[in-house]
Amino acid sequence: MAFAGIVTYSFRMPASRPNDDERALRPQSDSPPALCTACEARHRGVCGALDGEQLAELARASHLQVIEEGAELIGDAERVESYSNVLSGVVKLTKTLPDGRQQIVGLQFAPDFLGRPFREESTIGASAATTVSLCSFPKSTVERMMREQPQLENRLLRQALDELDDAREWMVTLGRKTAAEKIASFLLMIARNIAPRAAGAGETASFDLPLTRSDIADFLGLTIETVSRQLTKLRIDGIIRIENNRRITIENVVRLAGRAGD
Amino acid sequence: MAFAGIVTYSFRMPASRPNDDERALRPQSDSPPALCTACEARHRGVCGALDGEQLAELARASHLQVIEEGAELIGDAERVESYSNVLSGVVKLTKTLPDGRQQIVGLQFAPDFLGRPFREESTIGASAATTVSLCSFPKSTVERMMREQPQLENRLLRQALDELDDAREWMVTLGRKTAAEKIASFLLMIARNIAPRAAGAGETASFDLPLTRSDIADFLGLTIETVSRQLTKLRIDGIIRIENNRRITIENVVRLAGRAGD
DNA sequence: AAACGCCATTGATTCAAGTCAACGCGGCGT
DNA sequence: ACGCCGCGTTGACTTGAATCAATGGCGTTT
Repeated sequence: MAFAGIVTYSFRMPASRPNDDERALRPQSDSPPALCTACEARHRGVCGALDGEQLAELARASHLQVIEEGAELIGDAERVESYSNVLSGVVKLTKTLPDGRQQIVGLQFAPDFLGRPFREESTIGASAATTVSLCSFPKSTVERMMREQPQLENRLLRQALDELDDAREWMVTLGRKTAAEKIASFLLMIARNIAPRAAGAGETASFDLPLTRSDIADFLGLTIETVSRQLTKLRIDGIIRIENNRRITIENVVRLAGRAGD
Repeated sequence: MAFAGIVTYSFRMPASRPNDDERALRPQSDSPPALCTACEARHRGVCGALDGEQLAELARASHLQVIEEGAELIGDAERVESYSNVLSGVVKLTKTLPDGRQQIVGLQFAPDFLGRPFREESTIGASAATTVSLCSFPKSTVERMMREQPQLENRLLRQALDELDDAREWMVTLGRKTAAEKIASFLLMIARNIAPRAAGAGETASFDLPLTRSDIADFLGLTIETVSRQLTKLRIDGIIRIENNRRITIENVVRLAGRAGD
């Protein structure tokens, strides 16, 4: 695996002095480790399926990683030895044709679970769209817990079904929407994931795009030129404001939704 | 639900005389019901997760349905009261935009499981691409068994992950392949599902397309004219033979694969 | 501060696939 | 036998997005 740009903090690593994190992960009776209590994955993610003792055990085997923008997490057709929870940032899942054409087939936000159970090597690549922090576990530990705790498998099933719904939603976008509709749909999807409050109710929403123009093109099956042109069109029509390349403000969520084709 | 064109054989239905099927489903000790023993779903499908007693119980609650080509199984945003195994035929999963544009987001072959656990109403439509036979169960029975038998949830997870892999594979096709590559990929996928032997090893493979030109277009994000033209091109190039509208012979599987873009 | 690289935008032109239209073929009802 | 209808094919033309090419910020290096 290309570990370029990946900083790893192992909680099992012998530290010069026991730091706060280290202590936070030690199991006390069967209450959850302090670090996990504050973790999104503990509540909305797969760790919610575990009891205090299991959580402590998993936490002991886990380590945090901070991955910088652009770094590859999993190569295509690579043997994968660990699973992770996304704690922050955005991970892009990609597929590449032999001649280099690329398609982003999914985006993962906190607290999504990253990994493909029941398959030795992955059929997709994963890389950090933004700086990403992960809580990673050895494959074997997670797989043993899946057998011991059916609730965990239930969570994974729920996430897999949600991802399947998402993937099928994007199949419609890829297959049947125009470039303009694709861009509108994309902005709405990002807004809903990054700034859910604003995107749901409010008229305006402001956020940083987690993807470059090139990534957006690879996600929507377009070229960067078309992405750029459609964004300027939305800007000229007063639907979005482009603060700078990355920062976008949706001036009118309802009008944007009207251009998404559904 | 639109039951037009759906013939239902209930195994709980009081028959004028106990027929073979009826007797086959009665539980004897804990050996599997005779009907299930011969069923593909018993071996490769989700029923493989159940023991003899559970299988007998599920079989008692099940009923067979034969659905004719074109009939709708599940409407979009419809409340779904049952799950099914596909025993034969092909089910198409569709999504439709408000203005009528349609995208087929998946195809299900025997012995796939049909249904979306953990969600009250479906977000996709399902209809019979060919004549389809289903083994259907009440939602509640399956959901209880999922709780009692984690193996069942494991099977569903595996199928969901496989479907997710398929969906992502098609996202690449929809987003990044040319019309010619889309058609080649489609023919290969169908061949692998319908005539796996021939498609894998042999040089030629022969099968009936389970979809109309219009369905193929909706699956690949193309128009029927483009589908027709690309098929003609493959025929002129001697890669396929079009026996009649439905029946296709792949003259050279390797050459076809060479045109699929991957 | 000049030079470079990277990312994004904008304009001019091309082309793959869509649209519109005509026609062919086979099954079905009258 | 006839006309009709649904499905598929083929041809002529149009168009939306890709391609090719030039230019503009902006941060980093020298």
